[in-house]
Amino acid sequence: MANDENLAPGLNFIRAIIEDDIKAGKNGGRVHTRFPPEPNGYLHIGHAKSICLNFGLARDYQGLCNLRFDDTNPGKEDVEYVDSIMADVRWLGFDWAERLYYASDYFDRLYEFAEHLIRSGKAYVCALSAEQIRAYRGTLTEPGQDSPCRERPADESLDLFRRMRAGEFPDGAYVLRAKIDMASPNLNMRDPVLYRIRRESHHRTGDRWLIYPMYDYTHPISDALEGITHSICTLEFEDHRPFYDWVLDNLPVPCHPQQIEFARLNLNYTVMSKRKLLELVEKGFVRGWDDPRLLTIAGLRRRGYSPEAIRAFAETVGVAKRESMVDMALLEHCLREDLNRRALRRMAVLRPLKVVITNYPAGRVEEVDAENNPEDPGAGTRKLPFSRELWIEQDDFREDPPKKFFRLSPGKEIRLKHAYYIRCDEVVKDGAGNVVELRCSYDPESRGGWTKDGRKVLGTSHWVSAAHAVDAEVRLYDKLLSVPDPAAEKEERDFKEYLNPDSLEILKGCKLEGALAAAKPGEYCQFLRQGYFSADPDSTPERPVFNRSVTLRDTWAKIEKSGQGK
RNA sequence: UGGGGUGUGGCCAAGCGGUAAGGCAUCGGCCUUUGGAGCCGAGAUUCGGAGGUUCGAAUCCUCCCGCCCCAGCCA
Repeated sequence: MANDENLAPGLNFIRAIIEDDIKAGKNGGRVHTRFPPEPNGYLHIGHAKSICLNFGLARDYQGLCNLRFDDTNPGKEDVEYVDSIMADVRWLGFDWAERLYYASDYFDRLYEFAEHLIRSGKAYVCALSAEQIRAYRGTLTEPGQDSPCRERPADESLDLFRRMRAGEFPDGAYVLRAKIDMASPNLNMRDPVLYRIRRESHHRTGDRWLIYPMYDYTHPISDALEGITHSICTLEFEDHRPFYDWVLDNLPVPCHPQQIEFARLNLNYTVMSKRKLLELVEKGFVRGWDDPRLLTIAGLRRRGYSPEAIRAFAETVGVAKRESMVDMALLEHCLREDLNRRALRRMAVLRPLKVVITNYPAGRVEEVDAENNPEDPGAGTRKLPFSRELWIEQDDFREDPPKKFFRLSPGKEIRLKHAYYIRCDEVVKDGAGNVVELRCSYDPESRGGWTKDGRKVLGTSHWVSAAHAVDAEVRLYDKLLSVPDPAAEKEERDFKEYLNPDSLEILKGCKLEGALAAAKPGEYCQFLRQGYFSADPDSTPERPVFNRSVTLRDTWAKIEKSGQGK
């Protein structure tokens, strides 16, 4: 694994708890965590934070981390999701070895424990309907009322429970409930439901079960059976902790893990909830779960994010209990920081403008040396063909240059990276007045980008030899939403109304240097002066397709935007 | 008007009674064959507010205020 674990994680509050536990000899000094997704959707950057936290803790304290699927609600869950989740966790760089578990693996034991609870008078079968249970539960400020079934004798509950399992009753006829306290100020303690009847086929157990355990009942037991020491979950489960402890205190389980809650990750200009993600995918607002505009792990991967960058991000945002909204700029920074070190530099002209070097012989081709990565001399160099006709970026020429514009304009000289100085002598326009070609002259003495007289040039542009260029499609992405936080807008509107209409821009006829045609997904490169790009899975050598993962920082764009460049 | 949490610069986040780390972003400057990268520097007299304890408080106490979560047979 890369060395991002040297990032000095610092002591977040969870690490502090763990170190105290180790010092106190709790759990025999053992650290055992788990990542427990429900297989009902694709993983996103928020899950990545949890994955990095749980697996990172195990790594740093010589412990273990399990992968466990919390699959207690058939119908919502599917193998498609378990497969994608495993692939994503692996891609992120984590390994659960042989410790792959499913809550559904515990259905038999969960059932035995339920009978135990009934026998010890801690649970009863309730005949109230879902609506009645809600009514009996009371409200936030008023206590609930006992169910008429609450005092049902244990043997009667046991009999009913067995018949629930045997399929004697229709869905919803009965439910198994814990007997705790209907007047508890914590609603989760007002005789929560343990089991419900559900005639639904399960993706792993098929039709073997007709009753399914609830998350709140299943989770503590699963944790205990796996010997988990620290059960880390998100803030909304804080109120569930008393019940988590109640279950473990009332059952003969091997150990009593500690539940610890942290704040989930929020990022601006995007959506993270499964519901919204699913809606965007199903209604076709994006191309699928792996659409590069989505912060799903699959989307980030396709966008060209590296696992190293995502891990560094998870480390950098920290772990705390306060709800926060992290700036997307931090995620982008983490990608740039990783890729700057290792991405090979390549030349690619996205919006081409023809340049003809009038004093360069037609038909002549020479090769110039180009470094592959100035940050890493070990990356070596490559040869680039230079000829009379070239492509440069349209943005690199201005007929009427504003102040502080360092690039090419009539009569001005710039350097073509790694090649020669060129001067713009003439601007060729079409009938509509559009600039279609630049006639330039080059300084033969400036080969490599230096001149003997030492004269300086303000700008350096990337370029591609027209005769040698490879045509490609390049997809540019921008923020998914046009506002940082839809929930913070004055008027409450559906989040889809805040979708950024320009989140995807497809460029065709981009001109790439030859080496790029063979690029494969998962390889990272920098298009010089533009950003980091990665081949899309749609890409073929005959028809290359690239995704822009993130732009480079752009000082000129800032100057222009601030109005200084006028 | 129940319960559980949480409030430190624009965004994150350390700090746990001894006089406000760090990162991102921003703004200057240097450097530069990427207006990239790198380097240097700037910014909270102040920690939601008000009182109190103390030689000393972001840290302890009291009261107040804001924000988040909870009334699924979802997880």
